[in-house]
Amino acid sequence: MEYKDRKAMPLFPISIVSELTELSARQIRYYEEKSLVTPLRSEGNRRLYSFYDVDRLIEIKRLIDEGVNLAGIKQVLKLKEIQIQEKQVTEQQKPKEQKRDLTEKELHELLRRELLESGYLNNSSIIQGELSRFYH
DNA sequence: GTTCTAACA
DNA sequence: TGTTAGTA
Repeated sequence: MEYKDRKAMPLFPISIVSELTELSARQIRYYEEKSLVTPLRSEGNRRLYSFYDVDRLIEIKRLIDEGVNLAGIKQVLKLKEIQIQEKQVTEQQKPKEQKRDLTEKELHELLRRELLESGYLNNSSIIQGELSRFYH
């Protein structure tokens, strides 16, 4: 048999991931240390990343470029996982029902709510740059 | 040759 | 973060 999710298969060494994400190996390892990504290891203790991990790192790269620090990125990634979970639950309960992605407006509202809960307005350490796009 | 950890700048 | 040292 194969892996449940092909996107979760441990396939790439850090060098490939570095090229795919345009992040240095140093950065990729550092983000792992901060629990932003958790690649599996080979027998020789080599890190092996999945498509899922690569997508996550690309998302992290994008947020870093926008000036969001690690704490803020964690919040966003957490929201993304919640969305994935809810999506899976919805598919199980209503397998025949037509699926629908969240609208941009709903996504912004979700992000705004979560960021407010984290108290980012009173904690400048979470935001390094502009985040106005999250609460338009 | 590549990757890993730890450490220094 | 970049880079280097000593390994596996």
